[in-house]
Amino acid sequence: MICGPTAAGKTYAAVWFARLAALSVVSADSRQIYRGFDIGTAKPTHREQLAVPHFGIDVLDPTERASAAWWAGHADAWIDQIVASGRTPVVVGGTGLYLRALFGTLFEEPAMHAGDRAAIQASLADHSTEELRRWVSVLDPDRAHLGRTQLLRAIEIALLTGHRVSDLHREHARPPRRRARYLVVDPGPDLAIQIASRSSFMLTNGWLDEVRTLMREIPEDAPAWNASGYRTIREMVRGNISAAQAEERIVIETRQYAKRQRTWFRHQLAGEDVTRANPHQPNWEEQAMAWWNEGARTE
RNA sequence: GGCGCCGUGGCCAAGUGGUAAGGCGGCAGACUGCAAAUCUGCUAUUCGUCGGUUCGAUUCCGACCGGCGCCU
Repeated sequence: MICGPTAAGKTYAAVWFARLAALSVVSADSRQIYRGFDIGTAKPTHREQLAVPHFGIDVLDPTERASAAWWAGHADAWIDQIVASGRTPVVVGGTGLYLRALFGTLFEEPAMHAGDRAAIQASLADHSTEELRRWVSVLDPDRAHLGRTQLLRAIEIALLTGHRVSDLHREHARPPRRRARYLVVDPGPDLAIQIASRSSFMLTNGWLDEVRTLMREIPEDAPAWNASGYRTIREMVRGNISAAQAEERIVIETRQYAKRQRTWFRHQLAGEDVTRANPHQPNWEEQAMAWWNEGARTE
């Protein structure tokens, strides 16, 4: 498992390891799953995908909604497939929740009628987050401090199953599907510089054209649009903001996202088998090799 | 040179004679089926500088410095 914040060079790291063994990459990235959203999501290039087989990229239509459990189910199958082909699976990515769904304890969701779910979500859509929070503080107080997404989930579960999500988490936790050793790749303070240059590169290498095309083909409210930068580019294409404003905005969005990833990997991975390495440090190769060799002994 | 307007934290910006709203950014955190999402906390002992009036000034007065505009 290789993870780290955006623009940290995870793909680079994966390709680096590929020279050590025949491996295949499973992308744990909630945005690279969408077809057509290529440049802004920094999908591995064709060259990279030829060098190392990739799974989990371009597997969903932009209008389809993914979920951590959905992804974990597929990832589980991809890993079986990779192992059967005699290669070593390396999960690479930045979507913390997906990693948890695969390597951690996602709970066993009770059966819920899809129509009922949709009806509840629709009826909840107009209520303010504050209001939802008040409801959850009664229905499931342990979850009331979380964000809107989590509040909606808590209400949905409570209404449809009569249980608190927090209880289900405890009582219906299912064992992890897989075990992993983590290599957290993080260039430290240099990350901000990398984010700036990566944003600039994307903007001058077809991102705008990609968005123009997507705007013609993909509904405005499709889940795939929910990727940092894309809405901003859309505003730029519409002429609401200047190119300079867009670029500044994108750099900030990306930095903020990378910061959230760092927080996640710092705290949510606590207790796991984690090695941290900086690809810019001179001892990067030693650290990487040590991580790799340790795996060879234990697996 | 004269007249007018303005000068509040990294940026934008409210404000009042009684002791500094808000937004952005930044930092820290949360996170179990929308996660590149969603949400929480913290972030100016101080209002261009120096004086004056006042019990008390960021708020009133004066000078100076800086910016903008107009006039000559």
